[in-house]
Amino acid sequence: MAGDTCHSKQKENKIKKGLWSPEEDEKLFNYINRFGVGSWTSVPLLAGLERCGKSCRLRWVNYLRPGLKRGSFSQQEQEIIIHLHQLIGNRWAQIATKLPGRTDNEIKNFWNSSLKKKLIKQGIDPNTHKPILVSNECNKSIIPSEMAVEWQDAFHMNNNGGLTLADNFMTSNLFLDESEMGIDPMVYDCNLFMQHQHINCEAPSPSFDFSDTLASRTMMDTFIKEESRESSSCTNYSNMNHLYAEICKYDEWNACEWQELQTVQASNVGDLDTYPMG
DNA sequence: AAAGAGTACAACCGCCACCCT
DNA sequence: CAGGGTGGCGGTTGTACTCTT
Repeated sequence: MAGDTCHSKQKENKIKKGLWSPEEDEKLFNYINRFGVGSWTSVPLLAGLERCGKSCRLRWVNYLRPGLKRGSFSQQEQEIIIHLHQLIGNRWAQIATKLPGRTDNEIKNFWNSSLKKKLIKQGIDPNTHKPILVSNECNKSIIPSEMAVEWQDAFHMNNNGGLTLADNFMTSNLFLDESEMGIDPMVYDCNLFMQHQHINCEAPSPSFDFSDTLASRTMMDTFIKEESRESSSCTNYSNMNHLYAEICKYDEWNACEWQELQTVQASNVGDLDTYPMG
């Protein structure tokens, strides 16, 4: 295969594999620092490394590159990852561009080893970001019925027709993880709202008082705007609309909200000229 | 103290898109 | 246009470390 010259050469030659030694790191770091990245395939030869170019690139990008953050993900970073994953799925490289200092590999690992489990623990399907439901028309997934009752009970309608989290659920198992981590479960994640929404199999009412969702939209607005700007020169507004449509479909927003969002967006985005209507 | 299980993270593999000849 | 080279990406595996029994 064309893209696998690195791997085929590995078999032929003595190309080292496995973990990088500090000496190798030093060689690569010094070389890139001095000469920069030209062609990755020539880097190992010029830097005196018995590695393939691909391996050098990966090591540089994921570990040696200046500006990388080390250490655990902050709560804010976790939220961003969850939100972006909900929007665009396993596009780790795209997600990484919104988290300065983090690599796609790091985010992917964190998702697979930690966030995924956390969501499952909360009763959320990490693939769809929807609740793991009791058998009903919405979804055929099964969860213990008592858990579903717990989720349903966790919310009640307020006087304005808005959705409010029941006080007694502040200490329930549902929120235990977040409480333990010092996160206010009331403002943490709109997934709880989505759970309620799906359990009842109904579209969200426009009167729902759910500021967290608005925050999500703002984030999504920014994200998609940047995405459209960066993606290609032929990007136009219809692409953006398409993205929004996908996301709305994904989140099961109703048509009213979609219209409202477009109106708000049209009035807020000042540089519409940069997004010529298709 | 030792062995096994679990976890986190580094690295590899295969595929794809793009570029160049 | 075809084919090879290259870089980038996501899925998966390997390995080191930590925790539990």
